[in-house]
Amino acid sequence: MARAGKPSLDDLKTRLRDADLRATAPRLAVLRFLYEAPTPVSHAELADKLAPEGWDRATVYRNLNDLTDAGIARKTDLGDHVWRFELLKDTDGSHTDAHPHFVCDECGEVSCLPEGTVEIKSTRNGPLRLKERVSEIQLKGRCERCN
Amino acid sequence: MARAGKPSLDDLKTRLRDADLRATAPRLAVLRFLYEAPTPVSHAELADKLAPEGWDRATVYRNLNDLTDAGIARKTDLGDHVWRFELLKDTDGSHTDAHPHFVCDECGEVSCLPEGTVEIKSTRNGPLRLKERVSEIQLKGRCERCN
DNA sequence: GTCTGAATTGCAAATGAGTCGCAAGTGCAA
DNA sequence: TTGCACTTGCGACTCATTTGCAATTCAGAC
Ligand SMILES: [Mn+2]
Ligand SMILES: [Mn+2]
Ligand SMILES: [Zn+2]
Ligand SMILES: [Zn+2]
Repeated sequence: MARAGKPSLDDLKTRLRDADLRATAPRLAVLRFLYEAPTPVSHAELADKLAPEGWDRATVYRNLNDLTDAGIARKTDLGDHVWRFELLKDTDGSHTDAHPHFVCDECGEVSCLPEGTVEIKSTRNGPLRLKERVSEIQLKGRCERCN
Repeated sequence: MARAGKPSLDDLKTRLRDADLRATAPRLAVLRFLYEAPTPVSHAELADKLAPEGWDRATVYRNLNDLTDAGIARKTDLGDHVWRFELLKDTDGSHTDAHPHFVCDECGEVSCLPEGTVEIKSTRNGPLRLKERVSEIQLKGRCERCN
């Protein structure tokens, strides 16, 4: 959530290569965009923002999926049928981790909540307690503005 | 979650008419199906189950949306990019209410959790506290079976 | 019970997000 | 530098959902 200072081009290249991905221009553009996004970004958003720079829609999409497969980003549907991508924690722990998300039913705004905002009552529930099996928490409702 | 005994045909008709919807055959079939489903149902599931009875996909779909617009059902995407529908609480309070859902990343199984399983720490957060603004809670992870 | 206008249906065509195939271009390790 | 696997661009394609429209069916008024 807290985002470290903007990464240098070399930081970006390194992160890609560490994941066995080539550091191509469109790939770097996508990755940079994710680094700078404060909340998960949809494919459409990405494609629109990057279109002026000339990158193809399919390429952007493939890259988003590549980053996801490589464990650099995470692909989620926050409940509104739109895929959104966000960076995963960096090797050095400097990026996004497992925090809950909130999506506004009305305006679609997505926000990241601090970890710990939501507590799962650990009812015994099989070998592993529920809490231990949950990897993602999503809330929906009206945001402050739309309320 | 707890489902009252199966509703009579008249119960169904009444519920539709109370919502200013005509009680047509395909509509009743859809509504009945929702009453009997233990967890949210996807359109595909619905359409497949009702196809043998001869109802058109588009009709099933429109009905699902009509029920949703009328406040009888709720349409959610549990995080897997599939729309699912479930009945909303009946006028007499006998049906589904606001409980959290859990979806398995692995097998896609959806389960309804008891209310109260998830607690939202009510940090002050605008005029209304977060807790008051949340209308839906979704968890994702591995179900017991897939764990 | 009939009648009538509005809601609903069925079926086919349209939409749109997301994917894929493939020939041309590029990163990178040797 | 070179070679080749990895990527890109672009068009074609898929598949879920939506829409247009004429035909049909409700529901409420005679
Ligand atoms: Mn986030
Ligand atoms: Mn439920
Ligand atoms: Zn909002
Ligand atoms: Zn499972």
